[in-house]
Amino acid sequence: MEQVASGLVRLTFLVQSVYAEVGRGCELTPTQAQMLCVLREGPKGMAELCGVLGVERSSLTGLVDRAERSGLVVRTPDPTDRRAVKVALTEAGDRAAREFHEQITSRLAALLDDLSPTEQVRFSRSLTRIVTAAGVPLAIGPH
Amino acid sequence: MEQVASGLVRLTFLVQSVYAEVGRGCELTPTQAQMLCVLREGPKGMAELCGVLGVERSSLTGLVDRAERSGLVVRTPDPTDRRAVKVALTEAGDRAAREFHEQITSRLAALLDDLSPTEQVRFSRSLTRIVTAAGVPLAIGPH
DNA sequence: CAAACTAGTTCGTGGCACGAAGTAATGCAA
DNA sequence: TTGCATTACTTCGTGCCACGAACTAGTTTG
Repeated sequence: MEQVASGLVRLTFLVQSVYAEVGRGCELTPTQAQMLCVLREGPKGMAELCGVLGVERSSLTGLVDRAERSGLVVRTPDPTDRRAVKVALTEAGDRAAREFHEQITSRLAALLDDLSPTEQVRFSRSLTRIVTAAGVPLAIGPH
Repeated sequence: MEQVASGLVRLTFLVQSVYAEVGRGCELTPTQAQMLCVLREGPKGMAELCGVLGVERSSLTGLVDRAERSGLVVRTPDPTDRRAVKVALTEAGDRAAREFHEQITSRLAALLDDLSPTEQVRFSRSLTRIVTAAGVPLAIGPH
């Protein structure tokens, strides 16, 4: 139990540091990277984005502000609801998201290099089981 | 590859959220909790602590300041080097660290509940392999 | 139509991180 | 021993991120 917990915490630090490092390479903060990855699915309203990112509305405003200032996203008015906005990737944002996604995917997969192919598959499967059982949203979406 | 990366990121979010939640219950920020756990091994100098926590000195100063203000740690002068200080847990800090450690250990171990005993062992072993291969420090130390 | 609700923003606060620059003690070398 | 580089830590300025409370404006509902 002790073992597992320690391993999980250490793995988390490891993943976080890789995440941050790849982010820096793409000129993205970790939170920005996460947001851009989510937005690759398509434009989202602020509230919707809050849900996926697990963040309060007031936090998201600043997040989007900064990303917008950096030219990564744009706020467009929602034609069906004049209160609402849709946040969408710009060309540059899409490029950054694509690059980040590609790199993070390969860097993280490389962490399993020391495992045998069988172990890799088993590990990956267990991973999926654990996170789906706990109901964690995707965040680094496929595609 | 895609699968693995996504799983790792999601697991990381999951662990982080459990970590934060348990921390809140002990009135600790995640960073504080991490520091306290490290200090359970014994008093440490600032520089040494930086190394383990992976943080710059200037960041650590504030971290220790806040923890000291909360009565969790104390700075004591190092008798052998008048420039240096040792950061040590107070009674309250030790209590908090112990409580946090106990809870995080069981909460994280519980994440594997959906796996069969065999899978749990395999997963745990792979976990250890991955983090040791990557040279991640302990952070949530045994004992 | 008024009241209740929803979408987002603003504001104030605080934690955390960084790098650059500063202070003070130490150690080494001439 | 004197003097200079090194080390240990702090301070300062900046920026990101998070939160809750309070606000504006538009939408829905009774």
